[in-house]
Amino acid sequence: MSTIYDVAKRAGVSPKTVSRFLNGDAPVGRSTRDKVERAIAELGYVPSSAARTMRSNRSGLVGLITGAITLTPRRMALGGLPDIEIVQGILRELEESGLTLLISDTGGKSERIPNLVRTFQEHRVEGIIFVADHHMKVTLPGIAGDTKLVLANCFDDAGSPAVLPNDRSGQKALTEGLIARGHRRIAYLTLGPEMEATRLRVAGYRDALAIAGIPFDPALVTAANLSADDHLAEEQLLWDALDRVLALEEPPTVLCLGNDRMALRAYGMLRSRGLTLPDDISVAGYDDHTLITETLYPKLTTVKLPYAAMGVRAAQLLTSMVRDGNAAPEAPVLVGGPAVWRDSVRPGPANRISELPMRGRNPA
Amino acid sequence: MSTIYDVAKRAGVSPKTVSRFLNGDAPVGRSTRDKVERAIAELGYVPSSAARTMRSNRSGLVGLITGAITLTPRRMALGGLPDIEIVQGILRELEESGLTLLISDTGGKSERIPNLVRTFQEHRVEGIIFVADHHMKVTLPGIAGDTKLVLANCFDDAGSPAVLPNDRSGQKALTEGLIARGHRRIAYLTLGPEMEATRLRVAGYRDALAIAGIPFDPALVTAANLSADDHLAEEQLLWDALDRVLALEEPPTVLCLGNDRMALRAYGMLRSRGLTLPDDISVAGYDDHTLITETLYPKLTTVKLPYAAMGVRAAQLLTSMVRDGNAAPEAPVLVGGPAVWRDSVRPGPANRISELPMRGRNPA
DNA sequence: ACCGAGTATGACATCGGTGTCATGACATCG
DNA sequence: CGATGTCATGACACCGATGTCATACTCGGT
Repeated sequence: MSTIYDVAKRAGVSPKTVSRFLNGDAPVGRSTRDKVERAIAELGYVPSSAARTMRSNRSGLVGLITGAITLTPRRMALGGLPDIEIVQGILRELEESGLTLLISDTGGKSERIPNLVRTFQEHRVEGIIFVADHHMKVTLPGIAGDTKLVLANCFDDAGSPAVLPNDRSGQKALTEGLIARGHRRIAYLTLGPEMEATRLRVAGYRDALAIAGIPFDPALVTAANLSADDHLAEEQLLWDALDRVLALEEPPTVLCLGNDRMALRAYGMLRSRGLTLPDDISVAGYDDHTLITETLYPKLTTVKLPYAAMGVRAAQLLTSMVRDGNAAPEAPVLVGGPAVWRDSVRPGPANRISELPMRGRNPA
Repeated sequence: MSTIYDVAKRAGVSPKTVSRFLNGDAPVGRSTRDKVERAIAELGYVPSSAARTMRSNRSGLVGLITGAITLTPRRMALGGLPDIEIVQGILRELEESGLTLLISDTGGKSERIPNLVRTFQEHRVEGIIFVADHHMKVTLPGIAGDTKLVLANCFDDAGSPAVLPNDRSGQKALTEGLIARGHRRIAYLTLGPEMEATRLRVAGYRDALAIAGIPFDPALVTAANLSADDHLAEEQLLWDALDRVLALEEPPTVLCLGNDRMALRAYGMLRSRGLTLPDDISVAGYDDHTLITETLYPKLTTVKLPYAAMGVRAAQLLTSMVRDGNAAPEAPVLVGGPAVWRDSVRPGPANRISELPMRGRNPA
């Protein structure tokens, strides 16, 4: 492989002049420029990033840690592809920035992270992005305090710059839309209570109620999902939660679910009770996993999680930190996603389930 | 960031001795070893891969070109995730090899490839793996002849080392299994005729017939899919093909489809004709896209495409080329996948459709 | 004709490792 | 006992860029 010296010799100039031509950091005469250009083309010269890195302390590399690649097929069956979409956003954004991405996949084993970070450090990455597969708190060991780090879809205790979905505003927007469509008894069957998203979305739900002057009824809000991968238990939990809210003296006219997959299950359960969607009861999900939302009948109203946008924002954040030396923002960057209104929510004043005949009841 | 000189000074030895300790390329005395070890730990020293690369001409990097990351969500809806599974296999295999992966995503735009390759060359990758999303022929521009290159799921005119699915043996195994289960009239509705896989699988189909002494009937084999993304046209094509083979004087007792998605469609079409699976007619797919094969009723018999294994083999091939300087194999490495027998194929002597009453007929 | 500013270029050291060669201290062997 | 070999270590140059500083040339102003 030819070097800058070969090019210089062939063009009859000094290596430094070739360097100037390549980097444009000082003016180069027209005729010199042409000679150098020709020499480079003839030799097929490609500069060595290693040598450049050594002298200038800038590797042009950014590290990415994710489990997206190995975990995607498994999660696909569960519905939703959060992290791979975030990675896509990052790729898109970094493409034009001149930075090259070093991708490491954890394979879901977080104990591998220190090794991955170590490898990144050997390659002198200028920054690291960590992508989580759901909104969560993380602790990243082995990352030096001065390493530029951006967290996507997660946050840590150290206050590292983070890009997060705006769960609060998402559920708020959804709830406000439901209220605007005439609903006042809005049940919310949430994800597991330990999840960050649950806390924030319940807050958003309450925000919307408060604005509309609707009193908050704790009986309408209940956790109905597990984070564990236990389908049967999840199903029972959801059935039970559904049972309880529907049996309330003043039952809900709409059911919000923690994600689209729960909504998918709820469709079946509601139908087994003889209820027609959305005439007897409305349903809304979360995530906008289109494989579910567009396929179900009626099509599912949901909230879009802006994963790709989060990836883009995370990459922008890191780029501005490493390229322009900007400071990290104090507060997490929140990226909101809109509610997507489809057919599973009945517009106009809602029916009251308690006024309907029960056309069948399926014991758990 | 501390250097090998800092470590040497602190340990009271020469930099070269530290280097020897790190690389184990010459014996180091026990007490010296301890001193160096301590100095490294105290300073948190991490060697610079750039400096090492420059001197030793070994970057420890391998480039991967794929469209898997950006294209995955789109393709997921179509069923099947070939390239991301290949990438997984590569990741797994490379993990232990000490090589670091530089991943570039084409975003489906092959005109970007020269740029990606150029970036790889700047980083002095020791080899490049190219992953295609289906078995196809490719032409990779801008890769120097001496660059070590492995193609996964594709091949080129230059005879670059390639890892390919053994489509011929796959369809042969399936067909043999069908024959063993009593079928003799085996229809094969293939993927687009321009696809490499189609040619090979038809050959495998004929291999199996020949071995069993069953004459090949061209009327039973017909292309019934498009590579274009036109669902409606695909559906009509399949309907038409199905119509023709079922109307044969001696109709098939089993239908092989070019992929699982076609099989999924065929289920619906056969049922709309009043046929019961697998009693009236058996069906087999290809790919083993479990989201389809395990979900359908009856569960779909198919051929597994060993994507992860192909990734592993491709990575092994490249590793042996860059690490041990082994020559590339002359012929492509073929990786076979087994037929997976589920409930959509009726064992034992098959019914003859022509003897069944037609319980309904749905015009295209 | 002289000077300062700007333009175009080169010499040289340097980044942080490793390859090569030399050297001193012992152990082994005939 | 000297020759030979192995072990443990250091001195030094070098990989291929770029930062710093110096230099030579051009040009417009006075």
